[in-house]
Amino acid sequence: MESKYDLIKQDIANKIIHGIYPASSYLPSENELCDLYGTSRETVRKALVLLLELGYIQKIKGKGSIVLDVSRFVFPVSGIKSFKELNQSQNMHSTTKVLTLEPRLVPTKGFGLDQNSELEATYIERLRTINDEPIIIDIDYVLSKVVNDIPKMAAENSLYEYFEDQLGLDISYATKTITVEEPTERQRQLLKIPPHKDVVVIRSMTYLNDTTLFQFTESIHRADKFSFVDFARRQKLKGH
Amino acid sequence: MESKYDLIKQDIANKIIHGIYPASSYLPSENELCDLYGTSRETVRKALVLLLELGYIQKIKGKGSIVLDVSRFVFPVSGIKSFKELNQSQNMHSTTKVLTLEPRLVPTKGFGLDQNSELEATYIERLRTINDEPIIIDIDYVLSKVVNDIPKMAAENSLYEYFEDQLGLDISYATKTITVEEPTERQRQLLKIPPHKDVVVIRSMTYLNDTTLFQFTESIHRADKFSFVDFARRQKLKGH
DNA sequence: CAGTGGTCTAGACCACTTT
DNA sequence: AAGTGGTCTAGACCACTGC
Repeated sequence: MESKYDLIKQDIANKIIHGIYPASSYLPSENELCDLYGTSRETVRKALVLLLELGYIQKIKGKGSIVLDVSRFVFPVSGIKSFKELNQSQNMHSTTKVLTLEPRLVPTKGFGLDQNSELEATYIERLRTINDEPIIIDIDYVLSKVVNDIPKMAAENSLYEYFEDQLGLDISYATKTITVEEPTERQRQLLKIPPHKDVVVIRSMTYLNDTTLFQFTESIHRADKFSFVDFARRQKLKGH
Repeated sequence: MESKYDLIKQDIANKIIHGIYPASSYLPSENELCDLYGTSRETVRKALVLLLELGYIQKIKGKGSIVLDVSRFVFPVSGIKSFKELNQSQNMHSTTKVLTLEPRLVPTKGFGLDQNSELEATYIERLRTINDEPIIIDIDYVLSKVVNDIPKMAAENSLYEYFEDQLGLDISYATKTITVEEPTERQRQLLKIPPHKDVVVIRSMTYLNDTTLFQFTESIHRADKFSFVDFARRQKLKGH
């Protein structure tokens, strides 16, 4: 995490965020950045590719790298982010209430598991509020094979912080699906859903760096409060 | 688009899709791939990074590159994809009916435009059906500054195909938001939405390679038919 | 024409995993 | 110790942009 290109990425990103490189202006050329950071061009280019993927810049051949207007992405639910991280990037008064924390088997259905194998896990149900309004119910199944003890404190604060900083787990990637569904009666009450209204459900399976399946998550959002913001690059697809 | 690393990426991706490199197995090592394709290691590595981002493989230091189970991603709405491309990856009977195609100004509200400037555009409204069921209404505002004539044929077939292949436009990136909203009466009728039911709205702004804003899109989905599938990698964020 | 980004090379050293 | 991926270098040639 302390590679040169990562530091260069951070430095340029900060300069963009703080307006030192304003939107619509050009970054210094790659050769100038080489001099600036005292590195080779490929290293600078690795940093720029990361900024490109994050939507910070656009590279134009023969011209340079243009700074994009990053202020649009005020509420990114893209990528894997924890509730706590989301709140820190915003400035909102939020609370987390742990409703349940107990051992349970992962339900084979619902997550599209083909196996009959019963997966032992810790079941965590949490209610999230923002500005005193209930917004999200988060349901986690954390596989006991990977983590067998979760203190209530960790669930109240941030599971990801506990897993990464305390346990040193290397959370790497996840698959997610977003659908709109009818809430259960319990969900309707907890989130104060009006009659006939649906909820947005984000189901995800999270994996560690070594491809170990690690947790199942169901995140149930009030539909009227739900917003998903994304930056996407076009992939020209070829062949098969 | 015919760079060595892109060809290597395609070749490996195809081998993964066709099971020549099965899920959970290791790819040949980077040095072996160098010999196989007759390139330097950095070139092979560029190809592998692309596969990593697409969720085809996972790299593990000291061990190798593992093939992930890519069969999960059967319905990716992630990235920028056209309806036609989506259908081709699936095998579904789909139709597109052009309801409206006429010059219009882009509505300043709705897309969060701060300007008072009135943007001239071509307005296109299309109804998408899958297996004879109405599923999506696509509304496009294509800026006249970039494209000033759109034949009805192009709208019936694929706008992206027309823009990219016929006009040679370089569509590069987009910002998207997903929300759940009450449909208009017209939308309710077209999509046959039951009373009290909402729709999913995907709004996007699409840009060309040179950062020119190019089109606004509103994609209105029947909530009960909506599904968004995504692969996401965790970003460890630092500093500010 | 000079400057820009895009691709590619051949090598180097490191950290990590396995035997 | 040998093999793996992770980082980095110093150079090369190309295609595109602008003047």
